[in-house]
Amino acid sequence: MDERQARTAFAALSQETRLRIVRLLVQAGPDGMAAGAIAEAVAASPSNVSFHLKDLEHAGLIAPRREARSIIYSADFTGLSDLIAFLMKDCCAGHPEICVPALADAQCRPSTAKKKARA
Amino acid sequence: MDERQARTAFAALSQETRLRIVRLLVQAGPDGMAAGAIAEAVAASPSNVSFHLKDLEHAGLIAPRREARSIIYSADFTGLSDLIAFLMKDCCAGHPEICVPALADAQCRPSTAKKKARA
DNA sequence: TCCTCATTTCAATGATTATTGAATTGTAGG
DNA sequence: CCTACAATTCAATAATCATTGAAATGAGGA
Repeated sequence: MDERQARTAFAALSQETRLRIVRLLVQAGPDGMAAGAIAEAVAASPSNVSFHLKDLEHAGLIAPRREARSIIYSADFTGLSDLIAFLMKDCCAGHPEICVPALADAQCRPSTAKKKARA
Repeated sequence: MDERQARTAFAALSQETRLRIVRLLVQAGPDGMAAGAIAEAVAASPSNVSFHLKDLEHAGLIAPRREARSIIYSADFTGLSDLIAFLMKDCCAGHPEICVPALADAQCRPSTAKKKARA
């Protein structure tokens, strides 16, 4: 991911409605949600949500597909993953030990990681 | 890190000059750099850089300290780490396997991780 | 104290971005 | 073909953000 694309993605996530949409679609998983259902869930007008969906799509964070009369959006996990990698490279470059707390915090470790004692 | 703080941080990183400043300061490490040196490095006016530094500080991504006549800024690795954790929680919640590629991409693994064959 | 240097603050301007409602496109069923 | 429905596009307005240069603050050294 190049810097320009990363900035576009950061800008997309900096807006309240858009961040809510992304979190919603991550929760929804690969099935995704129709534009109308998203609008209802985030309590915004269809036209406003359409505007934000386009922005998120442009940022590579979600992807649309048509299904009958609806357009279904789902999270682009590759895009999100790339963005995390970008941030990590910046943060950790030359300072690997500093970023590690983030890994512990998010329950997001590869299954090859040692099992950690957990209450 | 709450959602509001995360959005502030994303907004901060979405601006070209600010992102350059963050990357610069991560490179510089804990020693940091004086405001003037930063301005020169990113080729922007002192007053403009001051504006952006304040924004980054407000976002919790950098921290200032006075040293003689200069004000030295350095990256706030905790803030960056928290932001990565926030993003990972969203991205990985319920989908841990999807985020893992990011870990491989960034050379940012805990030293406790198994050593991986690497060309 | 006075002068200088580093940085910030301020006010004004220009540029992006978000929101709204009306009009449009595109899909499906009768 | 006509109607209904889902979603987008468009134009206009409001709001936020970035940039600039001039003025102010604050720390040291002569």
